[in-house]
Amino acid sequence: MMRLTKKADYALLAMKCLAEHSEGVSLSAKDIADEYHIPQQVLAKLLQRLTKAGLLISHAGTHGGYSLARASDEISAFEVIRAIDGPLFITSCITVHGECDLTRSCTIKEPLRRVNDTIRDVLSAMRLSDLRENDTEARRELVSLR
Amino acid sequence: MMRLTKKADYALLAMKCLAEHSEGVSLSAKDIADEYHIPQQVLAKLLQRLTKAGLLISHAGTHGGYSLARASDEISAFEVIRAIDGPLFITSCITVHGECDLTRSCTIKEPLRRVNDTIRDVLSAMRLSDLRENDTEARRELVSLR
DNA sequence: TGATATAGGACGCTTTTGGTCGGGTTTCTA
DNA sequence: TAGAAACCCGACCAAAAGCGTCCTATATCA
Repeated sequence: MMRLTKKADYALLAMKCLAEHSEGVSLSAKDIADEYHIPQQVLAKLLQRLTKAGLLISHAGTHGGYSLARASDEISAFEVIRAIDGPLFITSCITVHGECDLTRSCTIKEPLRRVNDTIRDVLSAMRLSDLRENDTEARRELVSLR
Repeated sequence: MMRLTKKADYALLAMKCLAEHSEGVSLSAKDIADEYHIPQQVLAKLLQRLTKAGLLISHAGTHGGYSLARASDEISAFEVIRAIDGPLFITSCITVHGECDLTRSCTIKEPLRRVNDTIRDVLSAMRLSDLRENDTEARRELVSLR
């Protein structure tokens, strides 16, 4: 339940990968797909969407590829996820129009909206720079889980 | 993205409905389904699952029905959602086994697990008693949104 | 001019979701 | 004690979403 799509996972991985390289360097869809064993065509389309969302800059042609449109600490996980999975709504109740197809006496809408906001805030606070490989603190926590 | 299923919505509504009645009173699946225009058979199965999860107590027979197994401030939204939608995992990366089918150099797992925990905490803090109809504070907020 | 990229539409397979149908069992009550 | 009213539960179906592939077009560079 309430799971990010695999595509959003892929996108986060790819963005993190780009964030690990020095600014301006560009990687091709193939480069990234190979590193993480993601189907190349799938990743290609994800990167295209991230580009259209203004999070990446693309360069066509030989030795082309993608690079971050902004510094890695100025791109949030929320932006990446939203670009791929669409707007964040925890419940079908909450839509872009704010409507609810159930009866008006539905009072669970408002508390759930607050949950929604919390999730959005947490994801917004999480920057690409927080995901980098050389985050030793995260590494240690990770290992301790096994 | 990251949406609760309609069934979880239904379940929350039903639980809230039961929470609004004085303790011990039991409502039938039909009663609740009619009030919120939920397909009766769908709701019936949801209530059965909530019963198996220990959140409801069922009474068969004429004038039977369901009642909360605990006080409304001792049942969290998280429990209801988990009973219906299954365990909460924000990403396909995080499974019950803690495995990850991507490469080991996947460092986004740990930060996402923290997001996961946050969502779980927020939902756990939300009790059925917080969802009740006569929560005037929530009411006011709701109206102010229009 | 050919190789290497991005850009993007069309399709198909699989899983999930939302819902129905039909047949049980339990309990109350007339 | 029969039947009505409720819970219980598996099987099934249709629609939607998710995931991936194929194919073609376009841009850029050596």
